[in-house]
Parts: sequence; structure tokens; C-alpha cells
Amino acid sequence: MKSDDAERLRAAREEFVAQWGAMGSQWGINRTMAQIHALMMTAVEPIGTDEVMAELEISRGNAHTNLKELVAWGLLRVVVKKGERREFFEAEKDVWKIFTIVTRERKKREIDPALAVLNRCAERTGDLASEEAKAFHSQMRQLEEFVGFASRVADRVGAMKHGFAVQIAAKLLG
Amino acid sequence: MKSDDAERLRAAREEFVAQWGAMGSQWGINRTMAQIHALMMTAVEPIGTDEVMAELEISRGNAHTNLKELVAWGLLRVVVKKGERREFFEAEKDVWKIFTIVTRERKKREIDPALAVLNRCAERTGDLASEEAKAFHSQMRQLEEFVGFASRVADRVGAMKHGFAVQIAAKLLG
DNA sequence: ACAAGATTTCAGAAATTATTGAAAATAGGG
DNA sequence: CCCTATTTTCAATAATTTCTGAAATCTTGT
Repeated sequence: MKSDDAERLRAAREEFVAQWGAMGSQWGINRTMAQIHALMMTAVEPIGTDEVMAELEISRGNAHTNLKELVAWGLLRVVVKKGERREFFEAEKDVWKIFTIVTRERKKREIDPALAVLNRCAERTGDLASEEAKAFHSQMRQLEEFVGFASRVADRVGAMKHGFAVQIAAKLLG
Repeated sequence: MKSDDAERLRAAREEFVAQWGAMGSQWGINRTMAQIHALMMTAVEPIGTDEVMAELEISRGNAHTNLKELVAWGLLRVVVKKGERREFFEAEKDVWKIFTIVTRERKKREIDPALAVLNRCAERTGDLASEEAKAFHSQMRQLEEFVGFASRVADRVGAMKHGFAVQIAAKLLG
């Protein structure tokens, strides 16, 4: 039956939005932001702030803030419809592109600051002579080396074309 | 001067603990857990609950919970000193091992649940005929494929020996 | 079996983070 | 320039997460 099909789609999409939102927490992304992202990724055409508010039952401020945050990440684009004064939003749907965006963003938020801390702590203790200080300095250097390495890997991956990534991965998984 | 050196080491270590803790938040790990981890990684010998409490100025319950959580992750080991009744803890210091542990843990918490959600949403909509439903189903399948792929990569990386990882990475960065 | 020491648990308090709702700012049309 | 639709900001509030401290439980030595 037609309406039954429509209902099943609606239910599946609702589950996706809800679960993706819940997972946002595990990810260090706030729930609303993840829900909006899920909603937009499964939208057929651009959506405006009011539709997001209605769909997720959230306030205008909340919808606005998180839409703009997603735009800042590069996961959404602003779309202007002709004859419409208000803004609409549209998600990047290409999975590899989403991945590279998230990789770049996580590098910026997680890896780079860590590197700065490690570098500073290593620098500050390089000239100390005690055994304890040497152990500390060595541990900082090892962590720094590893995180710096992760940083370069993230840069490469973030700049990689899908096809090339598949090749590398094939070797890895082969 | 001797005491000055000791003071500088103390200050550097304190900064490391504080900053690593702050970064824990960005990572979705709680601050205390990250601080304890930092403290233990830079400890010369095993540390007991009371020392952790004193060093970080936290309650016994908090210290206990987070120490055990770190043990559950595999980032700390319980050590029993002879002649001592209480438990001591010691951190895994090998950077590559820390990385593989964190990779496995993050896979379990971030990737596997996502895969389950995507699979379920795709399954539920595979037989629907409308254009909208096909688009949704296709998007779920693409996400599922990618996340499944990430899952296999994480498994491989998590099981990899350091030397082999360096080889792969050399190709990537070369 | 008891006492002392150590660990574990958990209800309530504190701190942090997210959300609302409404006022202020901005932009578009005539 | 003024009116209206829209976006943006932000102080107050709500929700969530983390932490404390003390009681309960478990362990070990005698």
C-alpha cells in the first residue's frame, strides 16, 4: 500500500536522524548538530531554518547556530532559491568528501593542539640533567614524534582523491 | 641550580597534565581520565590511588573510577608491590601500543554502532519503490559501505606491528 | 572470627554544556 | 526612508555530565 511505504520511509529516516544524533555525543559533536546533519544528508532538496525547527522540534536559535556551524565545517552549503528571501541549506552528500572534511576538522581540533602542547613541554625540559627529567623529556619527544606523524598522515588523507585512497586501502586490506 | 631544575620539571609536568586533561574534552574523554593518564605516562614508578588524589586534588571516588576505566581500556596495568597491601598502577608507555589501544576503543565506540544504525536503516528501506525512498536507501548504502570500510581499516591498523605501520606510512607520506 | 586497611558504589551536589526565546541587528523592496 | 521579513545574538534556563564524600563491601593478617 502506498501510504504504508511512505510511512516506512518516514520512520526509517526518523530513526536515522535520532540515532545519528545520539552518536554525535560519542563523537564530541553536539546532538543537534549531528541530527541536522543527518536530516540534511537525507533531504532531497534544500531545507530552510523553519523546516529544520519543525522537523526536529527545536528553537530558532538552536537551529540557526548549528546550521551555521555545519556551514563553517563545510558540511552544508547555503543555497538561495530565486523568489525566496530566506536562506536554504544543502548537505554535501559525497561520502568521501564528508570524510575528508571531518578529517581536516578533527586534525585541527585534536591533533594540532596536542602537538603544540607536546612541543612546548619537550622544549622546556631539553636541558635538564636529572634521570627523571630525561625520562620525561624522552616521553614528550616520543609522543611528539608520533603525533606529528599522525598530523602528516591526516594532511595527506584529507587532501587525497577517493580513487587513490582506495588503492592504498586495497594494499592495507589485501 | 639543582632545586630550580626540579622546579622546572615539576612545572612542565604540571602543564602537560593540565593541557592533556583539557584536550581530553575535545576528544570525548573526560578531563580527569585524561589527566590521570598524563600523570601516569610521565611517572617513573607505579602510583597508588592516594597519590593520584593528592597530585590532582580530586576525590577518592573520582580517582578510583577513572583509574579503573583506564585499566579497562588497557592503558594502565595494576601492579602489586610486595609488602604493600594497596594497588598501584602503571601506564603503558609505548606510543604505538597506546595508539592501537585507542584505535580499537574508538572503533568499538564510534564506528561499530554507526555501522549497525546504517545497516538497519538500509535494510528497512530496500524494498521501497518511490524515488525519495530510493535516494534514501542509496545514501544509507553508501554510508554503510564507507563506514564498513573504515571498520576494516581500523581492525588492521589496531592489529598492526609498529614496523609494518611505518612501512605503509612511508608510502603514504613519500 | 575479628579488626584494620583497602576498594567499590552511588545518591546528591557542582560544574559544564546545550537550548530557548525574545530582543537587536541586518537586509530587501517599494 | 520606512516597513517587513529574516538573521543573529545572548542572558536565562534546562539538561547533561562529572565529582564528591561517605557508607557499604571486600580482603588480608592475626
